[in-house]
Amino acid sequence: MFSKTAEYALRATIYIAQKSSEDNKLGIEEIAKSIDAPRSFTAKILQLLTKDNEVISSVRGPNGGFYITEKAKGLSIRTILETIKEDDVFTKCVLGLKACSEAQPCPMHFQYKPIKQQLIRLFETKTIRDLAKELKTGERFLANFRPRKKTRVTK
Amino acid sequence: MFSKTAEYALRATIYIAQKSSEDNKLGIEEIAKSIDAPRSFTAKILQLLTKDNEVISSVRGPNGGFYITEKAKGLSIRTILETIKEDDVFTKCVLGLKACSEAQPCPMHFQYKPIKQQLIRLFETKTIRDLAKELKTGERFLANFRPRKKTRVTK
DNA sequence: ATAAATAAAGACAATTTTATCTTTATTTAT
DNA sequence: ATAAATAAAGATAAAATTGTCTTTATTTAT
Ligand code: FES
Ligand code: FES
Repeated sequence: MFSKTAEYALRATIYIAQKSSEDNKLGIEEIAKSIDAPRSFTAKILQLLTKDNEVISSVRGPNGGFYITEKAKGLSIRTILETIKEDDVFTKCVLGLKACSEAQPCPMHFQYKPIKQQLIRLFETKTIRDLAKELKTGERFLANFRPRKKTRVTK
Repeated sequence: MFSKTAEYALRATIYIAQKSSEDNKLGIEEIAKSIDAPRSFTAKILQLLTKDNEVISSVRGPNGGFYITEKAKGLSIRTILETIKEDDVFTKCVLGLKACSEAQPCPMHFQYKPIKQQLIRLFETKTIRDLAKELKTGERFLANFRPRKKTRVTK
């Protein structure tokens, strides 16, 4: 569905939203590890999202790092995707026609359309804050669980 | 949503299903042109689908070409996607976790799940024949329409 | 002022996807 | 049998995506 860039962007944003605040900024090291993504690549992606501090905010120097404002937490998932130019799902045809339109529909169009609308609705209505809250329940994951060989039993 | 490979595979298959028969086989040239895809790349993709004549059938030599049997027209879109190993949409997590599972759901999982199920249902129930029929109505497209500069008006 | 900590920027590299070109094998018609 | 037409196979190349490394700029603490 999404590129690696988009996946890391979403996971990182949700992680930052859940864990950070203006006076508890997170370093790239911690973020990348927590979402199980390559460090430098994640840094590059965050650079896109920190442009003008629009989605994610950052400051350099000691005690610097990434955080996200309460205001930005109200942004939709769609906003994140658009910021990183991953908006295919909103515009493209499922069979790859340049545009998805009723004027020149592909053979799947009318069956796909209602599903696409739900996807759009989902990404438009869900905010960063919503997803961070889900994560906070502790029963949601942003990285692959590494199962232990055995359950450690202490005597 | 899908790779170029998948898009071309689907468009080509639908085109072949609508236009060909066992005694009216189609050449790669015509197919590629009709679906607006690169010729040699399309040929490569058709090689995947003609493996064992499972989805698409082919014969070489004069009057050779590609066609699809009535039986194969009953195959689902999912079968095409699986044949070319494009089955992410059926298995992967929307945020990129290795697996989409209730055991370790991502923060979008429970919202995305019902939509995903509709996608799966769509690709599983729609057959090649269904889509070929849609195309036959003449009001569906497999290539981008090239608009004319002006509407030609004959006196 | 200086040093240290941090993200930003930029250059580079590896991998995957997309695309093309050439050669080979198969089939048909003559 | 031969030639022609076609897809299959294989080699290569271009482009895009993913990933890494090095240098620079900024901020803070001393
Ligand atoms: S035209 Fe293909 S999905 Fe709308
Ligand atoms: S776990 Fe992410 S969509 Fe199911």
